[in-house]
Amino acid sequence: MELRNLITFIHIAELGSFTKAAEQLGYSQSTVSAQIKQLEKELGCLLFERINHTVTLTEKGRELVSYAHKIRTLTDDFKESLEEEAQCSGHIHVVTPDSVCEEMIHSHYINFHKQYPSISVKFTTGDSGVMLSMLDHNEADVIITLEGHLYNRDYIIAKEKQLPMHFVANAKSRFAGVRDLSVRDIINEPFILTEHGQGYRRVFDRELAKRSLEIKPVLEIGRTDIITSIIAQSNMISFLPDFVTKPLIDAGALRYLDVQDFQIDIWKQLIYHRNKWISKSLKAFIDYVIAAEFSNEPAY
Amino acid sequence: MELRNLITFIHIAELGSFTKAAEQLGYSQSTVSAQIKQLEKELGCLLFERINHTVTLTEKGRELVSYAHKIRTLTDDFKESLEEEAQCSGHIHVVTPDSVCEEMIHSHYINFHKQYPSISVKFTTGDSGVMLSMLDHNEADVIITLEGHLYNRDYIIAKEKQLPMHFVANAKSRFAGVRDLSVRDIINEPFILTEHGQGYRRVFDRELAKRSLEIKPVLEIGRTDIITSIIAQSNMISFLPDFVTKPLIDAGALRYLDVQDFQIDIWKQLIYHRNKWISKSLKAFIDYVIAAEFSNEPAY
DNA sequence: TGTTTACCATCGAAATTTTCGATGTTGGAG
DNA sequence: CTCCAACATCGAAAATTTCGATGGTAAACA
Repeated sequence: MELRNLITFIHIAELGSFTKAAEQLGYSQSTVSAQIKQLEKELGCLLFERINHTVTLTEKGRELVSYAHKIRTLTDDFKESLEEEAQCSGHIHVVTPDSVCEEMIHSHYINFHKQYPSISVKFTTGDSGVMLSMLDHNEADVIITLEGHLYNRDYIIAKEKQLPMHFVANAKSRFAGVRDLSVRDIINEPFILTEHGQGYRRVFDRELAKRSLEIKPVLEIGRTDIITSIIAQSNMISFLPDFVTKPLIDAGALRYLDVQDFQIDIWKQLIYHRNKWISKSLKAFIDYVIAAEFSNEPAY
Repeated sequence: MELRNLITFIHIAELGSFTKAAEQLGYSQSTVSAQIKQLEKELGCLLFERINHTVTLTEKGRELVSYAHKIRTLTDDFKESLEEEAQCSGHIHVVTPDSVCEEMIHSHYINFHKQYPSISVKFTTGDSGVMLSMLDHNEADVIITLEGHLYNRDYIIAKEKQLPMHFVANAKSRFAGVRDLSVRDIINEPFILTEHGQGYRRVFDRELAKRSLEIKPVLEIGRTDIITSIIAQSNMISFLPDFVTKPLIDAGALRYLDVQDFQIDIWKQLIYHRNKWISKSLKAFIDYVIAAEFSNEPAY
């Protein structure tokens, strides 16, 4: 029982004529005959009585009419619902590092929700390895990495932006305000860093290794808000992107250290999988994040 | 969008695998791929995301699942409803002469209704010409004729029965009890007959014509119950089948006339059109009528 | 680390189905 | 009595569906 035949059946039932249905549907009359014959064969019962020059629905045919109408209505409804997805409903799963998640929710998510109230967003945090694996398993729709510059032909980078990073310490630190430090000057200070797997921690360690240096932090913790608040109360040093430290820098609690021989590239990248189907809602989300998170003028 | 593809789609959605769906449905895997590809092309959107080795429903795919389920349920329901028509519901249109209609409703219809309460029957009356034309236009499902013996390869005679007919008069008539009358003896008496178009009136006239005779009735009326009641109160004579006159004969109000040279064939025939689809309910009705109306032992 | 396995996409050929035009049949209209 | 309208039927052509083979890729395994 195929939809094509049911549609033809409906037309015949409405018009009371094979010939007219054929004209209306752009079939030849013999095709319509064959279609109904096939339906009747499949269902094992006569749908129309052909007596002399008129076709009349049988009891079972009359019953089929109501079912066929319902079926057609359903398919029509579905096709309509495809069109009117302009209103953008859907679910989106975005995975980011802890710091980005916090910043996004505080600064941008509320506005996004106001603009697209029927899109539900799930935020998850993870380090770069986890995030990329989630992309590969289609467990995340988009991710935002804070890492060295990633490239892989399976991924599409929707937007990327280089982030300034600085060594940062308490404003009262003995390094605060000192001009032209070398990384070697501070290497033995007590460091507080994010965990090993975290994006910029990996970049940081890699760059140190290039210089045959190593830093053993006294504390490792993923939450950058905790890191900054600890630095504000101690003599510890960290290495963090500006957007994390800016509030406390502006408040005068922290200061950048003027280390000239350790400038490294850290990238913020918005990535999705090459095979990902970009629904309207996902596109709306991506566009919003690009405007909000990747603009040159930061939101804070 | 064909049902076949929707079924495949449902299976994939349930199993989460093209390959497993192919096995379950007896398709090759490439067929399943092609079917989904076709659906996606028709609908203009991706239904499954294929990322690495897993297929995942897209937003629109998830929506289609619910529609597809509803559609499958509808078709299943319909096919079931075809089976369970054992309970015999339906509409039947039967057309008979006035006399038969009256007799059927009084004697048999109540029982039939008890046995098949969900079958609705429409009784209409008409003369033979009308009835046959209604068969030809599929306006009647079955007819019962009282006529000469009809035969036509377009009609199927479900059952037939020869009916005894007699001249009948008031029990006090001067012909009552007279042995071995000739039709010529009574030809000038006042006759009351059914109208010209009516079945046995036609046969009657034809037979008279064969003998170069003619009867001009003083009254023509279709309702045989009225005819018998008038005879019971007058000296009129009629020519009627036994089943019409039996009650008043038994009651002693009427008597058959012993006319030996006018024995004619009248047939009661249950007829439907050759192309008629005999639904279960129609078959039940026909069987019932055959048992009730065509048995050798009349119901009265 | 290399091999095997599982999974889906793609391709061309084969099988099947659909469609069409021509023709047949029948009843009704003129 | 002929013509017309309507559906059935038939064979051929066209389109679609299906399959098996092949390819690429990631995961599982050894």
